[in-house]
Formats: sequence, C-alpha cells, structure tokens
Amino acid sequence: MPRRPRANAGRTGARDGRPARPARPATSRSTGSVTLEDVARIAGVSPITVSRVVNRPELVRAATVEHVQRVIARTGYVPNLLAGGLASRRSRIVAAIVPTVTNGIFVETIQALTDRLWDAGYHVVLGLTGYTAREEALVTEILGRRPEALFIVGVNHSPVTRRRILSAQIPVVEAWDLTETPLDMVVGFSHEKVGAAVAEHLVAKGYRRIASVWADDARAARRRRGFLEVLARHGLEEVGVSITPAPSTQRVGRQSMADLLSRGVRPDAVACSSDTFAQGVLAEARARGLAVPAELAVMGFGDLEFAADTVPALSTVRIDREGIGRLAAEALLAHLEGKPPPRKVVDVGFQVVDRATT
Amino acid sequence: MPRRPRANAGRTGARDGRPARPARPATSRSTGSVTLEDVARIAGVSPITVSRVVNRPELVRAATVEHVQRVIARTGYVPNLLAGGLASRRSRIVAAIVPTVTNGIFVETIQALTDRLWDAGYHVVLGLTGYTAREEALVTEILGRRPEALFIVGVNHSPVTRRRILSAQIPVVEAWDLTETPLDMVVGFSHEKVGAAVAEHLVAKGYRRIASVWADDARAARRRRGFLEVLARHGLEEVGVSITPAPSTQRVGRQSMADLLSRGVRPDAVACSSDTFAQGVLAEARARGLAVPAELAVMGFGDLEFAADTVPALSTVRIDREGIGRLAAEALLAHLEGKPPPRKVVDVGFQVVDRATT
DNA sequence: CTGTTAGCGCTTTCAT
DNA sequence: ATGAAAGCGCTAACAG
Repeated sequence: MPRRPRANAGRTGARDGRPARPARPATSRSTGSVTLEDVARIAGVSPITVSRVVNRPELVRAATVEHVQRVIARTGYVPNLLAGGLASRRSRIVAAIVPTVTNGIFVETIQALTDRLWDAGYHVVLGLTGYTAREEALVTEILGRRPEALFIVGVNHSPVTRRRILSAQIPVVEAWDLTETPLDMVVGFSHEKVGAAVAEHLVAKGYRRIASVWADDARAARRRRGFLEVLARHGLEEVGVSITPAPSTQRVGRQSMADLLSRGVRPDAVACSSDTFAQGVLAEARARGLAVPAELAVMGFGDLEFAADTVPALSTVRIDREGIGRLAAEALLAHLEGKPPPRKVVDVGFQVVDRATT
Repeated sequence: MPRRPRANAGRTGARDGRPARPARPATSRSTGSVTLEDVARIAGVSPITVSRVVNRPELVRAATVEHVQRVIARTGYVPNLLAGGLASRRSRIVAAIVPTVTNGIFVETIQALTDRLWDAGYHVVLGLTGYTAREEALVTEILGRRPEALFIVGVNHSPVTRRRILSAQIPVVEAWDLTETPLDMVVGFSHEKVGAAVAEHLVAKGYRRIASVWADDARAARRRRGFLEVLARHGLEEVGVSITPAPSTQRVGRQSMADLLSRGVRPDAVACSSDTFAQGVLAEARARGLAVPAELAVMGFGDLEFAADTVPALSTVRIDREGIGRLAAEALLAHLEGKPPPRKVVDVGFQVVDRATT
C-alpha cells in the first residue's frame, strides 16, 4: 500500500483542494491519549466514520474499514467509553450489588453474571456492601455511573434506595430471595422455606434436641423463622441458639458451638446459617470427641465446594448459585434488548442434601 | 425558610433584573433523569455552584450549600459520573483484572482492594479473564473506561497488553507474583520459592516418593519448576505427576489422584497446586483407605479457610491474600495522590503451614 | 457509504 | 463566593 503523504489523499470523496479537516487547535494538548479525532485526521476521514468502524463496521465500506483499523492499530487508539456512554446514553455497564465476595456463597453467581454480560458487551461494576448500611450510599454512587441494568442481592431495601433505583428506570434483578413487592424482576428462593425444610429434615430423621447457630443477617433471620415455625409445629423448640454478627467464619462457628456446649446445651443436631459455620461446629465436635452424625448431626447452608467430599458428614442445602447469575443475566439482557423477559419472578428453589446417611 | 417565588430571588449576587439563567430549551427532553442544570435552575444558582456543592462544598457559602443540597435531595439528583469523568479526566475508577473469583484464592484480595479504594472514593471495575487469552481484549475494553489505576494479577502479559497498559499512563500494580521487569509496581511473592519450599518441606519430613497434581496455569508451572529443582537437588524426581487444565475443582483433584494410583504410582506424599486439588486428593485417599498423613502426606496451596480446622491433615502454603489487596490499594492511592509509594516492589512472602504433625 | 451539526452532563479556566 | 464560556471525546440525527 502506497504511503499517503498528506492526510486527505484521494479518499473521502474530496473533490478539490478543500482542506481535509477543520484542523483542531494545532498542538495536541490534553491527555496525550489518542482520540477518535486523531485517528480520523490521520486516516483522512471524518470522526463519525471512525466511530462507525469501531461500533458498526457493517455501515462502512470494507476498504475504509480496513484502512481505518490499520490506523487504529498503529496509533493504539482506545475508545473513550466515558465519552461514548455520555453521548449515546449507553454506558454498557451493569451494576452488581452484593454483600461480599469473601464468604464464597456469591462468587459463582457473580462469575456467571459477569461472564454472560461480558459476552453481550457489558461490564459489571461490582459494589460490595459488606452486610452493612452502606447499601444506600453504594447504590447512589453506582447509579452515577449510569448503568443500563442493576443486579442486587436481597429484596429489603431502604425507601430511599428503592426510590433511587426505581427512578433510574433501568431493568433490575433482585436476587437470592423472593418477595411480593419486587422492584422489577426477581431470581431467588424462599429463605423461610429453606429454614422450614431444614427443620423438617432434622425432625424426620428423628432428631429432637435441635440447636442452631446463625449469623445476624436479614436472610438468615428469615430462614430461622421458617425453621422455628416447623419446630413449633412439631411441638419442639430450639434447645440452644447462637446468633453472631456477620460475616461468618469458621472460627466464629466453632466458638459458637463451644459456647453452646459450655452453657450445658446437649443437642443431637445443630442447624447452621452457613456451611462455614457448620464447619466450625464440626471442628468443635471433633475436638470434643463427638461422633458426627452418630452423636451430633450438623446441617449447613450453601453447599460450598468444601462441603462435599471432604466433609462427608455435613448435610447442607444446595442452591444453584451459578444458575442465579445466569438467569439474572438473561433476564436483564432480554429486557435490554427490548424483549420482555419470560418471567418476572423466578424461584430457583433449593435442595436439601443429606450427607449424614449417604 | 421563605419560599422563593422566582428562580433568582435575591441570591447569587445578581445586581439587577438580569435574567436568572439562559433558560435551556424550555421542555426537558432526553433521559428524564435530573441533571445538574435542573438542580441549578430550581435552586436559582449556576450549574457550577451545584457542581461545587457536590464536589467541593468548602468553596461555597454554607447557606448556599444547604439550600442546594435540599434541592438535590428533593429532586433525587444523582450526578452523572460519566459526564463528570469526561470533563475532569478523573473517572474515579480503578480496574482490577483477575483470572477468576470462583476458586476463592483471589477473593480476599479483591475485597480488600475494593474496600480500601471505595473508602478513598474509587470504584473498582472487575475484569475476569478466566485464565484464558481473554486478557488482551479485556485490558483494552477496560482501559476504555479510563481507569485512573490498574490492578492486575500476574506479570506475564502479551506485548500488546504491555504496550496498551503502559500507554494508559496510570499507576499499575501487578500482583500475586514477582518480576524483574515490572510495568510499574509489584505486590506478590515468588512462585519458584513457594514450589521450592514445598519440596524442601516434604523432603525434610522424610518423604521420598513424592507425586504432584497441578492445574495448567502459568504461575502453577513456576511453582512446579521450583519444586522440581529442589527435588533434583536432593537426587529425587517426581514419582508421578498430573497436569490438568484450569480451573481447579475438587472433583478434578480427586480424579487426578485416582489416575495416579491406577497408573501404579504409590507416593508417600502428594503436592498440589491448590488446596482445592488437595482436598480432592484427600477424598480419594480416604476412599481408598489410605491414612493421612501416616500413609500419604498431602500438601495444598493457598490456605483457604476450609483448609484449616476441618481438614487437619492438610498442610499448605499460606499467602497473605488480604494483605496483597490492601498493599496494592495503598500503593495505587499513594501514586494517585502524588506521593511516590515507598517501594516499587513488595514481596509479601509466604508461609509453609504444616498440619501433618500439629 | 460518508459527512455535518449539535449536543450528552459535567468541569475547567478565567472573570468578577 | 459565584458565574460565563468553552470544551472533554464521542454519537444521534439528519443530509447528501
């Protein structure tokens, strides 16, 4: 390909000596980073053509596309998505608001969501609330990025948060729970039912002296409610309970169990608000020489990977964590692409996994 | 406070009947979302004053601040960070590029990074490469958001990626590894040394028939190199090895162990590239009735929480995962605030945790 | 298929 | 302490 000695050499339909481009302020001040306009000038086309080559190449003649792309490659041009988003009102951002990533329970969900949305051309901006009251500030900040959609764990939001989210007018998925009053779409499961199922399971197995160990978070509390209701229905009540501030760690779980025992509680089964806690309980049981499940049955929640083969005595509740992320992504994308999503509310359910007998 | 009947009633230093504001195109078209200009008009001040109230209230008279804030609250104004970022060239975004969140090894790092940066007013945009060749595209896309800093796991980047990152001219932390040729700053540890330490440890314990189980990723390969070197120095070689594609799962780890055994390999110790693999190996050992560590020692890597109390026979290598995130955040922030960070390269080291004898 | 014009919503710079 | 003007880098909408 011949060198093009001057910018506008025989392309772009320039009919005569008309100057190639409005010639921007001579010296390139500012960031130093290559702009679309730089590329346009060097390629001898208009800025909008470069824009099209980047975003909608099918609208541009193949030869032009190729030529411009060459210039892009040579200059190392990286489109400024801030500017693009502002102009087009399409940020290509999806916000995801999640309590934490460290307890492992949400990571497959995040990964699935991120992967699926990335494939569709969206970036996920993660907001971590840390189980605290940070949600409100976080939501506001993150909505400032003008995300095109929002994924949020939980269904209990402050009035201010609800209002802010609603006024953003974007598709929303509330996940990991169910509600009668969704902001928009919901992908989750019933925590009351989980709690109830755990209690039913233990009672059906013949346990009667049931204790429990919980983290103090809203969804765990709802599981506990379901749990207690079922116990009551069977004429039982907890023989002991420990509730500690989130987040759950194995250490705290173990300590909780130790506390129960030192208080004289002698359960034949312990239900825990997480697998992490359950592991702590198992550790304490082992330390005390309690056979599991012969002398003490332990149930967790979440079915994290470690809960499987290596801890064969730990029963738990399996959630399709990856599925929640995938379904949420699909619901959001459907909305974004104008197709109304098939269902507003998806109950992904759960599954009690009994490893005490298998 | 008295109602203000008209926009510019006696504030903003208007000296005469000068019209309050250039009156934007009458009807508010577009997004529907409240803009800074809307707030300004309602509050009877100029847009820049609203901007200052939001970003630098100390430059504005207290009464004005209060008044404008009231209007902001009433209208539910959420500043458009895309526009702000474009105008100010300060996106307040930090990009974090990480292989995955699902294997648990990086989550504390991400959490610490995110927490620390959030407190300093930055959002973290997470890019998940998935251990694939997606890094290049990811880096380009994410640099399009004009992050003010970059956190990236690993030190081996393609030339294109290196060039792109460098031309972004922002502070960079490469993490989770060390290198002689950093892009900018480094917070990590030596994988060769980890591998060497694992081998030394096993040899010192008297093991001689050492097998290993690895995921096929670049850093694991470097650990293996260190591992093999030390074995060789002691006149040993692996009695069996399994290398499988990332990501690591317990199932694959277990299968790898089963394969080794069925190939007739009879190790007295197995080194694994991750705790997850190690757990799979433990599960298979248990299934075969092999006492751990009496008949078979197992070493993992990472010291994930599950590796602790509940799996007392699993030795491992502890990394200060949270510390890496925190140190990286601090290094980036120091750079962003103009203070040169104390050190360009931080070796956080590691710690061999022996649970076979404790 | 390509270009022109006019902003997107905010902040900078320089006045006042 | 507050404001006016001029963009940031890009794309929508319309021409041609």
